[in-house]
Amino acid sequence: MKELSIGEVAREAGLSASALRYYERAGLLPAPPRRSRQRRYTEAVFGRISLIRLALEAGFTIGETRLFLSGFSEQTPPAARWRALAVRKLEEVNALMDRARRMKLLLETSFQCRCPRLEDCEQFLRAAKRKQAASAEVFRCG
Amino acid sequence: MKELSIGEVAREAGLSASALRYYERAGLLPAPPRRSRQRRYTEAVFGRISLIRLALEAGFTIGETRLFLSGFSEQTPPAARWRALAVRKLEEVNALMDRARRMKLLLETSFQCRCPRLEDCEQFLRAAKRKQAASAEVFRCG
DNA sequence: CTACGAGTTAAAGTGCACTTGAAGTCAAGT
DNA sequence: ACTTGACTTCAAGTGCACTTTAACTCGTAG
Repeated sequence: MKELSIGEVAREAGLSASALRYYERAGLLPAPPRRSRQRRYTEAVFGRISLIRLALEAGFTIGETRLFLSGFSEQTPPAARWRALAVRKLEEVNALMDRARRMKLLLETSFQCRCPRLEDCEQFLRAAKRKQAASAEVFRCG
Repeated sequence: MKELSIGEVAREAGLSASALRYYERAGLLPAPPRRSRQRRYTEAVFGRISLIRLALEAGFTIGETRLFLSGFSEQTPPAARWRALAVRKLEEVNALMDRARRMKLLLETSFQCRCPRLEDCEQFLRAAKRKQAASAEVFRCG
């Protein structure tokens, strides 16, 4: 199996070497074996990295992402904590989607709107104030 | 028309007084008239605040939000810059929605998944890798 | 042997969106 | 007169996710 240096992994994964070291210190990436002090990765690291990026880009903090990863790669000890996190996070993600939807609507209607002040635009405020629509969705356990 | 102190506005709008002062310094909120050095707001401020929150929560920076607001409350001088920002931001919002959708899928499938390591879960990776679906949407100009 | 490029560490720095702290002002209540 | 509480300013602090810097260790090429 091919061994990769941190630079190669960084280039291929599209992030910096310092970020990889940071993830390792933060407990998101396992510490790989060393060839004379230098990290040697296998291609398996890319799966892990996509997982990390996916979580971070969706708004997970580093700590939450660590918990998220540990919720699977270990047997089941932090499963309860992870489960609780997942429920909370799903709500947050729903809220995020809702905000994004409203913002999209906002940007689109703003191009049609000819009101002097956006705060007074009826059409716009109707769009903006439609809150908590998606957040009300029920989360189904197990 | 009723005059409101910064504390009342903060309480009603659900954010802190310091944040309101910060928004004012940052040029997001107009400096209100003072009654013996203290800010006196009218209820009109709430519309402005929702607008600011909406933009910030959707991922606008302070600077972008200022531009966003100025794109409407002024005649039309920064319209071109605002328009450019809006186009770019719409793409970002689409990407954000897409990430949120993937994350939601991730959280939901993770509850069904019984794989030892999530990186190896076929069902999950299929869900996670479905990228750029929403981002491809065409933005229609004015 | 020397120089180079890529890697290593720990510690300090960055940018954003606020928050907190210190020191002061002001109107109203006792 | 004095205290209380909400306000004021300015400067410094916070937390997050990294990045940058300084001083270093390697393996390889000339």
